[in-house]
Amino acid sequence: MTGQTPSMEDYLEAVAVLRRDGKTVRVKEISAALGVKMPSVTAAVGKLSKEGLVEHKRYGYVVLTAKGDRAAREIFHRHEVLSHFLIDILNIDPKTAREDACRMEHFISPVSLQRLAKFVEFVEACPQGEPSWLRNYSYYLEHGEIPDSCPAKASQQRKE
Amino acid sequence: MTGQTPSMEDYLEAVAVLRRDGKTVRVKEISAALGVKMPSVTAAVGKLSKEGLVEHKRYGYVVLTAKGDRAAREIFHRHEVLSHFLIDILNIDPKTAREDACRMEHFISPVSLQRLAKFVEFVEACPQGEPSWLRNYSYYLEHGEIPDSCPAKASQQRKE
DNA sequence: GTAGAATGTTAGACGCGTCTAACAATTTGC
DNA sequence: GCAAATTGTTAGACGCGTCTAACATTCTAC
Repeated sequence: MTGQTPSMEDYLEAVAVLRRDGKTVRVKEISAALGVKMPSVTAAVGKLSKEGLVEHKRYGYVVLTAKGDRAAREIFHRHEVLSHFLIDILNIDPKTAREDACRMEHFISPVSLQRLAKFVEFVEACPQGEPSWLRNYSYYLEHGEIPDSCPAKASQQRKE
Repeated sequence: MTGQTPSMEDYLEAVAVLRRDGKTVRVKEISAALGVKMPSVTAAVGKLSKEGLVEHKRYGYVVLTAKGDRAAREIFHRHEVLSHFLIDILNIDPKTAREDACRMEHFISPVSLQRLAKFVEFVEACPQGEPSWLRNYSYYLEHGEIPDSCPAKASQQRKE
């Protein structure tokens, strides 16, 4: 939790991401990245600056302070965990997944986030044999039926 | 997607839930349920009424129209899927889970929601043997170690 | 059946985040 | 080194959702 509004979190994250991608970080880039007009960026940056999260000299670049960087990392981490889960576990197309992550990242609690991260870790560390459990899920998604290789299904079939 | 703002969705959902729980649905109850003051409810109900989602006679009860009921069910469904996942799969305490669901329900896309529902269904239909896969996850949560009964861990140990 | 309590509404303010229009500074290219 | 293009800021408006204070209606209990 950063203590920021969803909107301010988006600005922080955008600055961090632009920076990471080697782009110069100016009002115009942020504006383009977030799909808002420049005056909105000016206002937001002003607010973040007042809170000591960014530095911004008039007409110049926008730079995260140490504090701002910590906040941005935290936000980005939420984004990563969520989109990782959506893409790699739920099998959602990356574009939709990232959009969903972008919105939900502002509302997930620390506890849930941490659990979700652990969950992803666990699933990937323990795919449970072959065909892996996750592949069985994909099968289920496509065919709407629990695959035969699932133990529960197999024992059910024995009874039939 | 209901075409409503998060806030309006909360009002719709509250009306539906109060109704379901057999409580009378008046401004005061909605106000208490959502933790907002009564004038906020009056305003919100007025708006929903103008859109044909509720009926509200001045100083009287608030009732969902057929259209409002459909919307409310959809919202509630999102809530259910999310909290079911958080509680029964991720093992998050019900209170936190419901709070998270309450906030995230407004932002998850139809695709992700449907996948999440399928996922929960699948996990519950196919728990993968004993100790079940989900119990292994709980073990991992508690001890931070992949349990020995996980195939991946077992084969890794053979190598050691 | 009326006084007081409970409930509901109206009016008006505020914070937030966005926008457009107008103006200002900076950069670019000749 | 100046004109034009680009980028940035300021001023002011608006929609949304909330609030408080004041007023209105309805209900309750005697």
